[in-house]
Amino acid sequence: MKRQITIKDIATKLGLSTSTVSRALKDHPDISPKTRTAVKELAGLLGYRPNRIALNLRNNSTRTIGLIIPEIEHYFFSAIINGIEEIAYKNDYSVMVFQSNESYKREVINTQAVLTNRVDGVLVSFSKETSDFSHFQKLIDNEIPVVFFDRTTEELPADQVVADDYQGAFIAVNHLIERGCKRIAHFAAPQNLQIGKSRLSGYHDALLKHNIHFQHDLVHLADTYEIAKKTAHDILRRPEAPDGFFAVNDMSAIAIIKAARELGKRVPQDVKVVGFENSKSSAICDPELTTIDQFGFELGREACIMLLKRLKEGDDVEFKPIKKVIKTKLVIRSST
Amino acid sequence: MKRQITIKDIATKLGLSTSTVSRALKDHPDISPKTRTAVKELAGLLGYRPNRIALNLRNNSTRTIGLIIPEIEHYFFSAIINGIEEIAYKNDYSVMVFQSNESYKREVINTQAVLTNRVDGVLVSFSKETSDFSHFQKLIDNEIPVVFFDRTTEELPADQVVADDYQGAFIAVNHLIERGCKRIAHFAAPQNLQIGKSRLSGYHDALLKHNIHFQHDLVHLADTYEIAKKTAHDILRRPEAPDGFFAVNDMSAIAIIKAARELGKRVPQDVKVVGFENSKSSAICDPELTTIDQFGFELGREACIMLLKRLKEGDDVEFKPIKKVIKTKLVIRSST
DNA sequence: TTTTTTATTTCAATCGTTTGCGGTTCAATT
DNA sequence: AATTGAACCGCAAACGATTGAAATAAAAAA
Repeated sequence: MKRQITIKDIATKLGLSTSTVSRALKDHPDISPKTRTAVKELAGLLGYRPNRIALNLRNNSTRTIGLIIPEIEHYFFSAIINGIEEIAYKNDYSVMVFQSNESYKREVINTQAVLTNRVDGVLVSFSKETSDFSHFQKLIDNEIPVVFFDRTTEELPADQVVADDYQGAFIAVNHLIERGCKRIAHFAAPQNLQIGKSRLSGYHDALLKHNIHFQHDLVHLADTYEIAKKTAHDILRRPEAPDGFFAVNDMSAIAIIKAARELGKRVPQDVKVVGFENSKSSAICDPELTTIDQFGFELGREACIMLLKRLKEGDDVEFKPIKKVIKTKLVIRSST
Repeated sequence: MKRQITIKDIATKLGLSTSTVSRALKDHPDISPKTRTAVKELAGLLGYRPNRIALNLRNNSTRTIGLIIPEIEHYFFSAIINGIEEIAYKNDYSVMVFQSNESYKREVINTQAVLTNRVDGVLVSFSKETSDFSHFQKLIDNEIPVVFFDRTTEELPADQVVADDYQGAFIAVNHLIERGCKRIAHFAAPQNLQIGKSRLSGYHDALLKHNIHFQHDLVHLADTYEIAKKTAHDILRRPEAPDGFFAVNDMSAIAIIKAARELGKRVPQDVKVVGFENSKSSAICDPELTTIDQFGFELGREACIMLLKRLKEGDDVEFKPIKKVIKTKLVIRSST
């Protein structure tokens, strides 16, 4: 590797000390205008760039934030990354990405990786498998600020940013009822995730509001395309098939539409479907999917802003976890 | 920030020098078994973790690779990241992600960012706007290995990994012809991108092979959903409307299907469509899209493997750029 | 007992930058 | 002419770990 230009190179070439060069470069008042310009000129000529690693060591900070997410391939998460990166970029931070691939084991390794990489702070949305949080506690013990987003927990003293899952589910199901649905099924996420619980309870309460009886056999764990498709097939063949579906994410919802069509049912005439995410796919599938916009981009932004605020304040103030809730919005399309 | 345990802490607590502790931790033969175990025990007890930043400074290496891509939200790119991260993870490297958002200006800033972050190597897929490559040349001048993937150029002395765009386009169009299409339109990518040229020329040559006349007015620049939809609307209303489409990516292809349906044309009976990417959306749209699998995951893997090889070999050997081509595959679904 | 060898351990420099403090130089004041 | 005080600049330590060379201790050989 070619040696980079250092402050020392400039110093020797100009017959100065490194301290003088350092100060000259940052307009310290002690330095005479003459040497200052000389230094700056030579620095520009030589293409000097301060060695970030040395600064990292000195400041004990890397201006890097770690991001631990389940899977980058999900539209929702890539939208979030987009939001995170925008804020990080504006504040001169860089983002290191680590994927858990929905594996608890891998996630634990990820937390170790962010530790060894000495990131200044961490943003986390944990895996479906995660129910023990001690690996995140370790980050907090190391005084590394952690902000959880989307998939969060109340068990740890950490900031959170979440979509208003309860509200989103409520308006989704409410919308189905208003469109005339009588039997509404819910395809849910695992109940160890808060989002799973919140959306289920939004579903539940919307039914309640309209005096519709909550039926356990209309709720199924089905948060992937494949499982949802299979489950929808089964359920739609029952004598008392549902006339409405609220799915925990868009992929699951699209699978329902597919299954319905394969069984000769028309969407939205015979079956209405609402998803959750407002992904690209929801806008291009056929019929276009009514869904809940989760504002992933904003969610990412907010999470990053929160983290940076923590980084700025340091430990002068006592820590009080903040929970930020992003409102969701119903996007009505042709599936309802 | 809480001070981390350092080697010095262990040294003073044990009445040893830092050098001894350092060597003990890495099983240097000079150290007596007694002190070695003592050191290791205390290190474990205190939860010592070597300070990566200090090592970075000393080794002048960060074990980090920079990734510059247009947009993370594209399925293709997130698949690539997936592949990259898998290889990086296995080799104990971390990945820093920078998005250009298809902006040349932002991309230039990204190259500066990877420089200041002192990454060991860089993976690049450049923006649509990019036609000047001097910012990447600067990376190479700084002896930072660069591997281009997907959107590449021959103008720079750097490794490349690309899908076999020509072949993919050829078999796509060939397939359309075999299914009986007589007038095949091509929705192309910008021609400053090599992928744009290659796919166009694959299209061209497939027509040629079947003695179909190449018509300029059947080729349009339309590589986004919105533009493709508008263009498809226009073109499908012509008296001599095409009966087949080869689109440069899946989003564009799906837009064509939509437009066709909106005009009352049936897919695949009246109009057949082939995309390029094999994205998630292509498998769930209606009708399901015939497309070319670009193997983004493998492409990412190969690019990362190539970069790591360069990092390993150092500058002992003279540099000869390598170009790796990943074969593509036709995935036949219901749109043809 | 003295010398030589071997086994352990420490010293000090290095990576690149910053910064408190001390040191020079030179002009202004008394 | 002696004193004061800006104005400028350099020394050296610090961040945490590594490593060649030197030093010390202990054991073996003479």
